[in-house]
Order: sequence, then structure tokens, then C-alpha cells
Amino acid sequence: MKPATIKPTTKPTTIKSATVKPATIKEVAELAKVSIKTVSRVMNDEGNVSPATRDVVLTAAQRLNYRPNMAARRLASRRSFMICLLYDKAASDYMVEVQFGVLERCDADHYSLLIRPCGEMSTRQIKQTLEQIIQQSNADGFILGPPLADNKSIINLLQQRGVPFVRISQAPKKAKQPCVGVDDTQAAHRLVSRLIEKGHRRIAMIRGNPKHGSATDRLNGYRRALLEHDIPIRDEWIVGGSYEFEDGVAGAKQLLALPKRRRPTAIFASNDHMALGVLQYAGASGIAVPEELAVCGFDDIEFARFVWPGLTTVNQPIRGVARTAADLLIRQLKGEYLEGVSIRLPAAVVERESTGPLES
Amino acid sequence: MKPATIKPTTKPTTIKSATVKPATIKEVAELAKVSIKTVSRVMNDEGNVSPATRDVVLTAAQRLNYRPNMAARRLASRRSFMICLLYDKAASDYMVEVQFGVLERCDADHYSLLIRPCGEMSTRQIKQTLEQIIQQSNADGFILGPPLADNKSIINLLQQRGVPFVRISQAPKKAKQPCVGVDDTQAAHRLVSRLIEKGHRRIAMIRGNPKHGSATDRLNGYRRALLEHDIPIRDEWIVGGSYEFEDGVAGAKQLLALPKRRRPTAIFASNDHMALGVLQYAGASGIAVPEELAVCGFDDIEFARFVWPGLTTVNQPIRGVARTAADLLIRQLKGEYLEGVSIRLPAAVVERESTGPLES
DNA sequence: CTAGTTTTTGACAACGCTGTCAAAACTTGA
DNA sequence: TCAAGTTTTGACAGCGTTGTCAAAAACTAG
Repeated sequence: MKPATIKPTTKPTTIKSATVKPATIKEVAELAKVSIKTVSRVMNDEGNVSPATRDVVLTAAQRLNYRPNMAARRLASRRSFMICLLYDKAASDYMVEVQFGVLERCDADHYSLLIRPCGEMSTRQIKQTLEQIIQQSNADGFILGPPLADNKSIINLLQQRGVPFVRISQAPKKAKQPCVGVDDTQAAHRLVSRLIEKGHRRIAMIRGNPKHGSATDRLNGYRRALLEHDIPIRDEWIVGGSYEFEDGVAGAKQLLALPKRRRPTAIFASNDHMALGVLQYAGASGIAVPEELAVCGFDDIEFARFVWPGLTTVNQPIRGVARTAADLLIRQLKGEYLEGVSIRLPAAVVERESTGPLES
Repeated sequence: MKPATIKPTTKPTTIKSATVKPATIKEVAELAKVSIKTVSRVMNDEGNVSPATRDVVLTAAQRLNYRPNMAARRLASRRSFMICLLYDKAASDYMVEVQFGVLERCDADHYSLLIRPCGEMSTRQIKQTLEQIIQQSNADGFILGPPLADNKSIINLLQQRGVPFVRISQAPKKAKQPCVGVDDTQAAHRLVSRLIEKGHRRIAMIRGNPKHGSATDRLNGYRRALLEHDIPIRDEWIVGGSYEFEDGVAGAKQLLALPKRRRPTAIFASNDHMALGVLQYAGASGIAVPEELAVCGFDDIEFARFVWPGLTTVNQPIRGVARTAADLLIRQLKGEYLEGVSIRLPAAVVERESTGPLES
């Protein structure tokens, strides 16, 4: 899109109005009658400052409304107080939650957040971008969202460069760097078990994007649940997908076209987008949900509860995961040794109308 | 003076060395046999550099894989090459789109983006945060998302501080600073007109959050459409709301409880969230959409097309708006004088099943 | 070829902070 | 009381750029 053209009125008179020049550390030092280094020590909570001096400096700083200049601080300390969140797609509810969780934690320690969607980049381009961020912006650390978090090539680069990072992923074992995720297998297992408890025996599954570790985990959960209940796993009930709405529509179409006796009574879509696709297909084809078909998804996106029937799904504590990831990163930056740490947060099944009551 | 030429490297600079200290401007200058200032000039495209010198510097820079250190650059130039996106809620599709649009434009000019959700802050707190960002991070400019963009107090602060900013808002007239938005009134007018064309006469409206300028605009569009078609505007058909899903549910309940002869045949919700609320209420109460009730929203959020029936709504070119806003800001930063500039991008009505065919 | 003008270049001082290291000021123990 | 430690403080040199200003080089016209 090309921005509209604008009539330039007059030459830029550059009216940087009565802007007050911010106080510098020097002025604070003068007012407090100490050296700038002492002010620096107080501002950074370095310790080894007598309480009396500290007080004097603090009041002086407050009086002048002093705030350390980040650029100078960064230059001098060779740290950037900035962490970078690298993720795949820009437009996803999931990533908004992640952003917010990370931000919450960053704020607490006065870190800035640099966000970097890499949706349309090749691994090669991503690596180049990374190099640039490391060298130019000097990011102190990275948080990798899925599926970047499982990209060997990217992980290697960061490791080589010696930059701390934390991965957000369902597949903690793929690398030894700290990782935070949700136990997808367990959650899927519980979800499918609920379907079985409700009396379903013909339960189909629409798989997720195989690039994401989560897809495999969710499939495994499904398998385990069926196995445990001695329900045979039929290939024709497992259809492909890649987490897109349309995959849900297509999957439902395929599954519901099966001869009546082999047609599933329940569909577990690997994520809510696809589950909504299933719902839409069902709605358009006059198949009643949940009476004729139970549907459930995974993720509990905002709209899972906004459709009718409300979608049964798995609520992931995304914000918590993100906050934890940021926490791990910041702790690493503070010097903690966290290699091999892997945290899995539990996810909860949320039952809504789409799997409505069924005599068991 | 003839600058020395540099032998091309035998191999393309494939860096494999781990944790190398990045090259500085000084090293580039040495290799190119020029002063650091000349390197600086080349890197910043300042002009007044002979093509020959330029070439030499450029190859030297490439050879050393040189990238200017942002911290130093920021400190010396007193600019941050950083713009800040200030917005209200973190978890909104809308803001993701805005983020992405802004980011696109920022990348083009190598600006970094600082995001700052202010969902739960008071105006007072926001102002404080602003002060901090201006002083500490030294943001070159701001982009204000709605409804912050209409907050007099915040606008004043930024103006006083002399920091350039651009507003994203439907209400461009509320301040003289550059503003980008969508013509909500016109879009709502077109949407309601379509309903009328389809034969509806009893059209209700659920209003948006009065804090957002858009709420009024959309209401005005609704009013204008009815007036033009000589349809009386009835107060009982206009119910309150604040853009939340639940408001849609409540609004629908209220409207559909009206005696049959006064009950609306169509509901225009001021945004999609509320429209989905209406759909849910209708679904739960066994009211057929669109046969018994037409529903339409505004925004065309992702899920508008994922529900059944698909939601008729207005698609706003949010990403384009954001890109334009960023463009205006960056142009201001480059010295263009843009006071009073206000751009409105057109929005398109998207018809889906929720207003399905109706004999006119 | 010269004087005047314009373009290109470089030396060097900021920018505002932190790191290093040594000096000053306090403690402590005998 | 003093020597030996320990804590607190300060002087000053960077950090890697850009801004300023003057010098050098390159043009131009007479």
C-alpha cells in the first residue's frame, strides 16, 4: 500500500519547543556533592555505599528528576538491557499472549523488549537478522517462540555467539538450552479420555503442522488415550492438517464423508482454528453439534467461547509460559547457570457445549 | 586524493569464528585508510563523499562485517532510532495487525520498535511511563493507538515535550497532530444501507465503548442510513455496549425480548466481538440466523469468517493504517512538516452468511 | 597561472555512563 | 595506640559513535 501524498505546508521550522534538557549523572553528583561514580553505584544498587550517602544521592536524583540515559549506559556497560522475542507469525493470538507475558516479566527488571516476527523469512534470513540484532542492537538475550525454538540451525548460531536464550516449545529434549512449554501430550490425553468417558468410541483426529513439535505430542496423547481404553487406532480417523482453519474444514469433510458405520462421532482437532473449521463445516452441512458430532480443539483461543456451541478445548497457560521463559532468561543474564532446565506447565481441559452431554 | 583500493577477499565473508569482537568504525577507517568521520559519513549516506572513497569504505566495511553500534550512535547523535507504539489492550487482534503494519514500515528505515501496552494504567501512570520512555530510552517518536490517540492529556504531554507523534484514530479532528484512521461513519452507513436494501426495516444497533471515538462514528453512520431511507430511529433499538463479547449477548437478549411487532429483524453490532455475542445468544435461543435475524459487525476480525454463519462485517485496512501512521511519523522525523495532516483509509463491507439473502 | 569558490576530508572533542584501580575513611584486635 | 584489614569513595580512562570546524583538495573563471 502506498501512503497518501501530503501537501508539505512550509519548510520544517523544527519547533523542538521548550524542551528541558534532562539531568545527567554529573549534575546529580554535583548536587549531592559526591563523585559521579557514587551516583552510578546508587542508581545500580551496587552496594558498598553507606546509607547516608545513598540517601543524599537519592534525594538529589529525585530533585533533578534524574533518569539514567540508556544509550550511555548501554555503551559503557556493553549490555543492552534489551531482550529480543523472535517468533514466527505476526498475527496470532498465541503470540500476543506470549508478548504480554514476556513484557510483564521484562518490566519488572527494566528490560526493554524487541519483537521480531520472522513469518516469511527463510532460516538463512533469520540467521542474518539475528547476527544483526546481536551485533547492532546488542540484545542481551533471546526468547524463541515455536517453531523457531526447535530450529537446530538457529539454536546453534546463538550458542556459538554465546548469547543466552530460552526456548518456548513443547519439545524440551531437542536441545540442552532452557525451555518452557506445556505438556501437550498429557493434555491431549486427558481431553480424549473425556470423550471416551462420555461414550465416544469413534474418535477422529486432525493433526497439526508437523513442523511444530506440538503436533506430534498431541497426536501421541490421542493415541495413548485410545490405547488405554482398548480402542483400536484407525488410520482413516487420523487426517493431516497444519493448524489452519481451512484444514479443519477439509478434515471434517473427509471424515464425515466416511460410510455411516465408520464415521466418527467425535473429532479432536489439534488446535482451535481447525476445530472451528470443523464447526463451520458441520454448521454448513446441517450436522448438529454436539448431538451428532462432538468437536474439540486445543489452545482455548479467545473465540473458542464466542462461537455457538462453545468449543471444548485445552487452555494453555501461555502467558505464564512466556513469563516463565522471560524469567529464566533474565536469571541467566544475572549469572545463574540454567543449562538443561526444562519447565512444563500444566494445561487444563475446558469443557463447553461442543462436546455436550452424551449418555455414556 | 586517491584512496587506496582494497583487494577483494578470496572468499565471501563467511564468518564462522565464535564470539568475535565486532569490528568498530576505527578498524574500518584503518583498513580503508580514511578517517573515522569519513566512514561515518558513508554509513549514514551523508553525501559529500567522493564515489571512489565511498567504494573503498564500503568494501572495507563489508570485509570486516562492520555494523555500526547502535548504543554509540544513539549516544553521540542524541537520537534513538526507536519509535514507541503505545496502545491500550495487549490481547487484541487489532493491535497485532497494527504492530505488524508499523513494524513493516520501521524495518524499511531501520527503526526499532518499542511496544508499550497500557491496558491497566491510569492516565497518570501512562504519562509517567511516557516521561520515562522519552528521557530514558529517548524514543524519537510515538504512535498512539486508540483510544489513547484521543486522550487530550497524553497528547498535551507529548506536544509539550516536543516529541513527534502520530495518532491512529477515527476522530482526526480532536487534535491537530497527524492522524490516520478509517472512515467509520461512511463504512457503517454503507453497511446499514445494505441491510435496508435487503428489505430490513427494523434494524437495531448495539453501541460501542463511548471512550472510543469510533463508537460515535459508527452510530452516526447507522443514523444517517436510516434517515436517508426515511426509517424512524427508535431509541429502544439502540442499546449500550462497550465492545465486549458479553455486551453482544446482553444486547441481543434485550433486543430480542421486545414484543414481536417491535422486535428487530437485524442487529448491527458496533464490532465483531459483540456481533459474535449476538450470534451466540441467537444460537443458544434457537433463533435462526439469518432467516429470523440478520447480524452484522464491524472490524472483520479473523474469526468473523470462522463462525457459522459467517459474519457480515466491515473490513478495516488496519495494517495499512498502521503502516501509514509509521510512515507519517518517520517522515516527520526526517523533517517534514505534517501538522494537521489527517488520512482516512476506506473500509470495505464484507458480506457473509449472517445477513444472508432476503427478498428485498 | 591565480584567486576565489566549492567539495571532500580529517582531527578531535563531545555524548553520559561504567569499569578499574587506587586513595581515603573507617574497623578491628592486640 | 598502631598495624592490618575492610569498607567506602573518587579520578579518570574508556565505550564507539557523531558534530564541529578547519584544513586540504578539487574545481572555476578570469
